[in-house]
Amino acid sequence: MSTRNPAQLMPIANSQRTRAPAHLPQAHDLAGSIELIGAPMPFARNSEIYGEGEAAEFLYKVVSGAVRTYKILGDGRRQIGDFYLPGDIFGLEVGDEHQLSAEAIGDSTILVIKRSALIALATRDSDLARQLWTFTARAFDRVQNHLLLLIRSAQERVACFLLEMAGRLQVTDTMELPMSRQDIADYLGLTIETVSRTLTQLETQAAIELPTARRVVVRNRAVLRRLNG
Amino acid sequence: MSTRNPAQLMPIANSQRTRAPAHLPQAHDLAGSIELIGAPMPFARNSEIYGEGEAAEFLYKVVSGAVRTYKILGDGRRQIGDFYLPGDIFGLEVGDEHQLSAEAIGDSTILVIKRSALIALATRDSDLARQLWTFTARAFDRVQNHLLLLIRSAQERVACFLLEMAGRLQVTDTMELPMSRQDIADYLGLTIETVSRTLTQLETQAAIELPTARRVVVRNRAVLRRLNG
DNA sequence: CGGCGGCTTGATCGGTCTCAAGTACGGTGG
DNA sequence: CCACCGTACTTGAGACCGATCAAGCCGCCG
Repeated sequence: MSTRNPAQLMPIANSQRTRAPAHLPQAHDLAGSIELIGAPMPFARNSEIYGEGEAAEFLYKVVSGAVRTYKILGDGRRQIGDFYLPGDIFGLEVGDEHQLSAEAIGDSTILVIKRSALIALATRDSDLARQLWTFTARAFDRVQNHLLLLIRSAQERVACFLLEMAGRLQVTDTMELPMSRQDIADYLGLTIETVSRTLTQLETQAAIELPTARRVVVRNRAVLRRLNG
Repeated sequence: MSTRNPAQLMPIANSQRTRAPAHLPQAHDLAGSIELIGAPMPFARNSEIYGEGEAAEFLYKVVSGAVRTYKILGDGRRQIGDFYLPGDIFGLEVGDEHQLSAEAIGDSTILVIKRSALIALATRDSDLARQLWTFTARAFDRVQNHLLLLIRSAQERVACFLLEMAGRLQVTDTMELPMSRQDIADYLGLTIETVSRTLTQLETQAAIELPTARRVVVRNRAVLRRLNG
């Protein structure tokens, strides 16, 4: 209920063909193959797309909206694995089971593709096989960078997160974050309070502005970048 | 612990002295191909095997000794990506550059394999192609588990590390750790002092014994396991 | 206008880091 | 075999950062 429509300010550009930026979760040619055999499906805010341990029958491409993948830990905490924005592909497993769960963050449209078709194709098409491999390798690089984030200070984590989101949303300065503070916290391994405080600090340092809670204006990239490694 | 046995579904060709357990970084059939075309090389303690950013001309299989991969961060800290024990394969990149550096922890013998040969072979052999993909996927799962470790308490991290090493060294109770406290600290995102103190605590709690600094006797697995999620 | 969910802010607590000694161990040379 | 050394490890005291607990605020919608 009461969702502000989270997708509206995103530079969606593409309803059809991959016009997405060349950021990591994207495998360009793969995306091409996918659009040929995928079917678009609507998912409501916070609805599950798949669950951890379920058979990985499909893979997915975000058309509009945004998606989070996550695990629930033994103590009840949630760790977000990644966020996916329009153009991004997710849910491709090498094994038979999904390793994480996936949910729509806001109301979203997702292209759903049968995995078996793609895998079968890959045994005949060595080029496609290589693309699948490359896709997994990119996911690997992403999770490795994510890991490197978790050993840094709260300011560094948040600054890095903002820069990454700015890059992926391909904005010059102003962006509308699709995810809540809690989502950001669970991605960065912090509490919601620490994320909130840190954003306030960054605003105080004139690195960013926060006209609304979800809208972020990047004022001084150098300050943010200084917090990277 | 995370390990489902990764090798069992694969047709195994490998007759050689792979005495290693079937833990994650290992791809058995891949290993078979490798032993055919690889050449053993000695590396002295703390010597570099390859550096971050270098051309990924080779991949490697540990024959004896142990290896660490790592990155040096902007502030000078070191994050260890993974440890590799006899039987483990490492250094296989999808792209052209190594993403991390690799060093021998102690004096080691490493099998060195030309990557180009393997890649070329994979374009003709869809089975090998799938094995390469599977190998990368396992590395992905490993780094994801590593990431989940970093959001937990020091005790949980150390306990989990010990259980994993015990599994990989296939010991029932007593093991000799190949790596220093500093290595463990840099793997777990802790300081050397915290690792040391935590081991002492675990000993006090009768979960382990430390006859020497590097030798660990697992006394009470339940206590260690309780610290997992 | 009232209520609710998401966000911010404040005060305190606790775990890990930092800085600083102290100790055990393995290797080397006498 | 022992004395010595350097390296690796342990232990202690105090500081600091982020978590926790607890209000309060804002925007949105009925």
